[in-house]
Amino acid sequence: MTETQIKILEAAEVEFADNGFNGASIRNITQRAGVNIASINYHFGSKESLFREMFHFRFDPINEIRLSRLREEQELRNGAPVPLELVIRILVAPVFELLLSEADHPPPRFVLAIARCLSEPLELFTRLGGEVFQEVYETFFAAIRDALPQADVPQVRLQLNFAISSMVGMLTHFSRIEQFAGEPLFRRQKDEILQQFITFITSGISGCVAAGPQHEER
Amino acid sequence: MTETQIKILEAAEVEFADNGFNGASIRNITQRAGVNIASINYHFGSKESLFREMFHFRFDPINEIRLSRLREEQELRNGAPVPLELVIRILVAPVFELLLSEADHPPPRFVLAIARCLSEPLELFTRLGGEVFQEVYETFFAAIRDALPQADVPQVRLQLNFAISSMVGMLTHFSRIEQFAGEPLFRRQKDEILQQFITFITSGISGCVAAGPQHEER
DNA sequence: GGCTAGTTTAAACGATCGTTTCAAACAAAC
DNA sequence: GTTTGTTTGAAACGATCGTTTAAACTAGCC
Repeated sequence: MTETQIKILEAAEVEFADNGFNGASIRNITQRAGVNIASINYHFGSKESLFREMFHFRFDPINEIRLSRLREEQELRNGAPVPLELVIRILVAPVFELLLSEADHPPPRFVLAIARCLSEPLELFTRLGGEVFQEVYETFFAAIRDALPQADVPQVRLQLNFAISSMVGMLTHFSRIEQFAGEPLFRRQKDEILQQFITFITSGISGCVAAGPQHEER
Repeated sequence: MTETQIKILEAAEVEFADNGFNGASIRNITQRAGVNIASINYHFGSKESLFREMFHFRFDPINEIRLSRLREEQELRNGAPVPLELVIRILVAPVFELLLSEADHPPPRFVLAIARCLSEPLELFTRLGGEVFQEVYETFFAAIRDALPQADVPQVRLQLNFAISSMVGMLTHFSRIEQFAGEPLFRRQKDEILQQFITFITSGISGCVAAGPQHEER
């Protein structure tokens, strides 16, 4: 990884986070990075490939942390299910911790960049999401199912879908919705917001399971 | 509202839903609507104004339904708080019912269009969101606070933020995350998904409140 | 030094974007 | 039937997009 490539990747994160994928321009990225406009196509092939590279470069490590932390907890318990709240924490925390970093160094933008761009309905992101998140999705689906033996399987699928949607929605919209409040919510203790969100998701899922599968009783 | 304007609005919904705001092009919209390319600037002024028009045209009625339903329930109770789950239902249902319409007529695309475009970090959408949703935000914030007298105020703000983020995230990402599952989740009874999501949000909020404000005990 | 492989540069490519122009076509009112 | 104001049509505007080209530069190695 050359110095130029790193400068491009860093500039790309900011540009994608600020403007989305379609809104980001090669010229802005290269200008911000202080490199020639042709560098992106020379080093990465295309705008799409640049994004793909950034995506993998940043999220593959995060997903490995999630998978290995979950595996640790599972081995610690010798097959007994990991409690739901802990599963959710392992899924959510690695991403949110990056966003809620301390005031003295600004949060990395790539989480924002990726959450934003994933909202754009390009076919690229459907493929990329599969490449990067499929394994995490299936592993955590199994873990949640194990943690909730009384829930039926399609219901767990639905709950996981709620949880992931909420997570991406949070990353994308928190700061904007925050403005409705008139007062900053993000200034609160970072651990507190994270804990609240984990409680929110955990309670949401277990509340649904307690209410039972709706398709039988209605 | 002339016939041309309506044709443009309908075509715009599809185009914005499929491609996002930046990805949508005036030429595609006018071609789809079967009108001249200059019509949009003649009738609406600009691409931004067209979107603004569509936004208000579609969401103002939805928000009025939300506000009037909530007011009904409040008057029915003579000042006693409306239960949390009902507040959430009134907030969520008017939007989701539109998405989960029956198979014989396809769901209106504008909900998707707006959810998608709101994810794009253009300053336009910050302003538009304020114009359209501020009143709903404050009214439902007050209703949730009334329903949860034991919760402290900043915590309720946070919970509402979670709820709204989850809602927009659901609209934007459900179909894509659904693909991870390998089986369609949206085919389930529409009432069931809606009910599950309402339960999810309601349980999430009340679970957080039961756990108490985190900033005091840590 | 000369050669090579890798990298950077400035300029241009074709395509598409949102918007504007202005004359022709139209409608309704007198 | 003429006039007046509104709506369309085809064409063009300037700008910007992602990408490509070919020449210039920069090591490292014989």
